[in-house]
Amino acid sequence: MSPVAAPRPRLSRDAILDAALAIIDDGGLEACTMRAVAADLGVEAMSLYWHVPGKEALLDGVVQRMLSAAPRYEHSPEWRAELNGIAHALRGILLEHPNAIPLLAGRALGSYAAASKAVETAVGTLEGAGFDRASAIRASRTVYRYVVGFFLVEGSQRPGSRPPAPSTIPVGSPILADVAEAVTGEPSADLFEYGLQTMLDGLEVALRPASPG
Amino acid sequence: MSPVAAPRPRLSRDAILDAALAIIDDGGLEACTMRAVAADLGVEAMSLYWHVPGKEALLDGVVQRMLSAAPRYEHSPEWRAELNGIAHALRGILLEHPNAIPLLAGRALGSYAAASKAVETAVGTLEGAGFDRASAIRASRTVYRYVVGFFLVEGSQRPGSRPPAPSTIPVGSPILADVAEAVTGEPSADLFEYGLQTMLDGLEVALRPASPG
DNA sequence: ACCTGAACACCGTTCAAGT
DNA sequence: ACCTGAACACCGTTCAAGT
Repeated sequence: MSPVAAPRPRLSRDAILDAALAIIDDGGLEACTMRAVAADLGVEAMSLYWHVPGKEALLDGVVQRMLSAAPRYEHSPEWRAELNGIAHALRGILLEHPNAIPLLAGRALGSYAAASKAVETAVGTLEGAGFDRASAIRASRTVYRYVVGFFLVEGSQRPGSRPPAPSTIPVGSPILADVAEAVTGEPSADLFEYGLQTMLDGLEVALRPASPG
Repeated sequence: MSPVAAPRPRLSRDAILDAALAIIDDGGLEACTMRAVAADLGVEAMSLYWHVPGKEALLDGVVQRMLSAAPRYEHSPEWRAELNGIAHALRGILLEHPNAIPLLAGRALGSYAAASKAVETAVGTLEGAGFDRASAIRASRTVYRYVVGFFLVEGSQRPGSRPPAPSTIPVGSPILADVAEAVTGEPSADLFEYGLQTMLDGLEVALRPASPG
């Protein structure tokens, strides 16, 4: 009887989170309003409140969903290669949703839980290499924090962020001139890589305290 | 003639930034509205726009002001002690304004400029120890990012953040149980220290590539 | 030059009401 | 059980107007 109007699939928590993440991906964080998410689902804003307690909870859910993507990397029995792979896989996930990265600030627990599968294998690999349990956990947490922290500092580098504004970088010395050039010139990927390898070098030291010289 | 009513000191950009930071310090970020800042200065909200282009610019200024506090630490000719001191000094500044920390996300350039004095001496010390200019700069930036990134992930840990919510940490394995315990139990300061020392260990490796075994 | 009043176009959220 | 309409108490910001 009724025309073949789309039978509008039931509203659900997951559908809401997906819609929100999609909006953030291509409109930025401030485009993600309750009204916008609802509109994308062909529904009124207040309908969302039946499935989600409020906006903050909705954003928690978005982070969960974002980090629940299975990190893809080739496993290795070698702890350094394994941690390296996990770090890059996590980096890849973040880079798929640059606009959502600021949401990770202060949401460490939830996000850690989401990445727990990777954490578990990381800790296991580290233990196999000679780290005790506590050290393996600290090392994993440290690498995780390094990656997420790096991109939180980086920011989404979206249109909003204005260029280096010469006045804010007072170049009074040759050193600061070089620093300013590095900040604006050196690719972020290189700095990420340098920091990650330095961190892994440090872990190696912890593992083999001092090679007898 | 007029009673000794406070002669209300001229409104100024600095006064506005100080008021905003104070509000953030003891009311959190969401307490810092244009209207609230203005009210604290005995003025109407729209008066602020004469001294500041808009809210985003106001927050930029708050970050500048926060990081312009001179980092206090005892200098050392030894590069590791020097970097260690700078990192802890920066940490100290951040901990004085925990509610403002999220503002640092994506504002790397401005904040870097504010810390430039410390950066300059850090780079100098590293060069003196044998790092070439480019490596010294990368090392400094990496330590800076580590500190700021660490606390961005950490969050302000304010009342808003709910407890670990057992359901979000699926404890399916003994490893994950220990991870969960570490996340909730290990003091943040210890993890910060572990990560920092690991980073510095890594830099040491870069300096003396391989001690001949 | 500096500050104000009133208004605009938004927010997130509540609450009674519909089906 | 699920969705809606109308309303509330806020935002940041514009703009003409005051002094």
